[in-house]
Amino acid sequence: MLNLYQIQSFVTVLSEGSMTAAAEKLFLTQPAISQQIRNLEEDLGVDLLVRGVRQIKPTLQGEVLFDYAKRILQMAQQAEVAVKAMGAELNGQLRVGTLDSVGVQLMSPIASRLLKHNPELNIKIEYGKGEELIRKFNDGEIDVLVLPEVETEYHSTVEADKKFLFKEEMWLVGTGKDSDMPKQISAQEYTQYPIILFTGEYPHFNESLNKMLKSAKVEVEPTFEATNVGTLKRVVESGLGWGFLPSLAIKKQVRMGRLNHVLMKEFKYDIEFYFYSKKVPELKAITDVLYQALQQQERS
Amino acid sequence: MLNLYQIQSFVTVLSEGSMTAAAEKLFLTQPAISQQIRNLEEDLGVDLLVRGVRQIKPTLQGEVLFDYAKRILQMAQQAEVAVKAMGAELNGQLRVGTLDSVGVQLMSPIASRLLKHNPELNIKIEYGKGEELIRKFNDGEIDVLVLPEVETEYHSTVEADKKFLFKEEMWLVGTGKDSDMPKQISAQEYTQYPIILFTGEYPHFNESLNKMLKSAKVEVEPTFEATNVGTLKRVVESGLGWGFLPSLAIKKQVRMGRLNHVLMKEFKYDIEFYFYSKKVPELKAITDVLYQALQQQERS
DNA sequence: TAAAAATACTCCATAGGTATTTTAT
DNA sequence: ATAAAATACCTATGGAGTATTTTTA
Repeated sequence: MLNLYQIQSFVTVLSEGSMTAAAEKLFLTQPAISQQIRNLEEDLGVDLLVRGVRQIKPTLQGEVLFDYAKRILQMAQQAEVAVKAMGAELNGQLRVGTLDSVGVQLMSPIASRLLKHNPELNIKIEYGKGEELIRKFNDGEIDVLVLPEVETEYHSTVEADKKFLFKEEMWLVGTGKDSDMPKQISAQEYTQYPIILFTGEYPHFNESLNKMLKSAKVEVEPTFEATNVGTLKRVVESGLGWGFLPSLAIKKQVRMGRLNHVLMKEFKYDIEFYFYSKKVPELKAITDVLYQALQQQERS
Repeated sequence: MLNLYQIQSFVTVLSEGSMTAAAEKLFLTQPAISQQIRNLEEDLGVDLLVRGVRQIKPTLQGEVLFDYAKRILQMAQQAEVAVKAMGAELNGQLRVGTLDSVGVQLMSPIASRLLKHNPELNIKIEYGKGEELIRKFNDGEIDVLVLPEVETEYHSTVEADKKFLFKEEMWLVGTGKDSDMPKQISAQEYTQYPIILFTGEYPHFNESLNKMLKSAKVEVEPTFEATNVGTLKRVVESGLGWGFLPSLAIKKQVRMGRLNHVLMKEFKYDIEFYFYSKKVPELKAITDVLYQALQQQERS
């Protein structure tokens, strides 16, 4: 019979674009992934992936499996969440605060799934700026926060249970059409293309970037800025310039070759998202389930 | 993450009605099943089954999981068959012969699934009596037979690769409405209810039953006979009498309490189904896939 | 009291880790 | 030359077996 862990790895390899990336995402090592794929191929008696050094793509059979696999995993996750949620006999109200970008892709589907099997439960999702959400959390208007680490990203503190959720990286990307674009640059070369700036969601990132540029004596003058990732993605793709964007939102475009991921040696910025929950016994059951659901969802 | 083997066990326990039965079906031991269910319950943090001695039933969460689980397993099996079949690059024609009862529930769904991803392939299923199919197989008109062991059941032989598929048992059953019906009888007591006879598909079974009865000096005079299991099931259910029927067809009714399974000490009859395939290299790939598909399908 | 499930234990297969080599651009 | 994948080897966990006890209709 199929093995869900192998399937998980297989799907992650394809959606991350490499075994190494998949390994990191699944908190495993690269050889572990390599083995699992190998075992899966042996079990099925077919080749699933065509290995290239800078690209990995599915065979015909791999594509068929990929389609099935995604659905199987999704169902398995849904089943798990549904059953766990029922066991916790969830009821009452839970108020969750998070950023717009995270909420749409992550929170909404989970919330609706939880509610499906728990008519007694009421989840209210509140979108907003980090600082505003933190204030509301501290004022007791919100029970759960899903945000970048509040200390580093917002210079604030919250009195809460804190659990790691996932990591977002800021990637410097330019249009995929320009084949002359370097694969790696130093800070000085940052100005060789017009600069696109993502403002709003991660204030500390821009602070940190500016500090680095200043110490490298690089002067920047952004050509275009916006708070919306979707807009920026399209602007960069069209070739107007380059800029730092959150990896989760652009991974697909990078893999498809529509965006170029450029490494800047001196600067690497990770944003760690955490799950902050009120230390209230009555909410433990539901917050535990929600945390698990989020953790899983993020992997698919 | 969910574990498919645990899920498999869980589903089998519920559809077989007991852990012991599930263990036998999955070729595992009872403690192994017990453990798996326990682990599954622990992983999910909820009770899934309510254990009784002569019955096992799902909790509310168990029911939800059962629904998901069946779909997950089905998909996993479909995926496996689809991918394996693609790898074998199946083409040409395969002629399969089997009994009506087996064909409808087992062969048809598999055949259609194989064809879905293999337009080059052509599977022809031929239904008929065992003897007739065996003759055609020996004459080269059929490539694969799915039948009870031809030696014991038909006193014939075939020149073929032979692989075990599954076991069918003949169970003596009466109506579930009669609470006075004994749980266990001796051959002599066989005549205490009118006798319903299943003729046609398993000639050797009736031979064997008659021989036993004769040696026990029991004279029987069937009240009703037919070649169709569905008809007989309804006749027995209505309370007209009792008779031996194939377990796969009546398991559900027995578990629901609509039929009573009565043990006859002196007589236990198993029918082992085998997969017979022509020893032709060109057909090896497709017959291997078909065998695997059948084996899996039977378990769900 | 008997059939089914749970428990205790032992053993082995396999999944995952580290260290290293191979491959392809 | 470099990044990614494959390989070799080791360890540890967990799944399955046997033997036995516990449970309940």
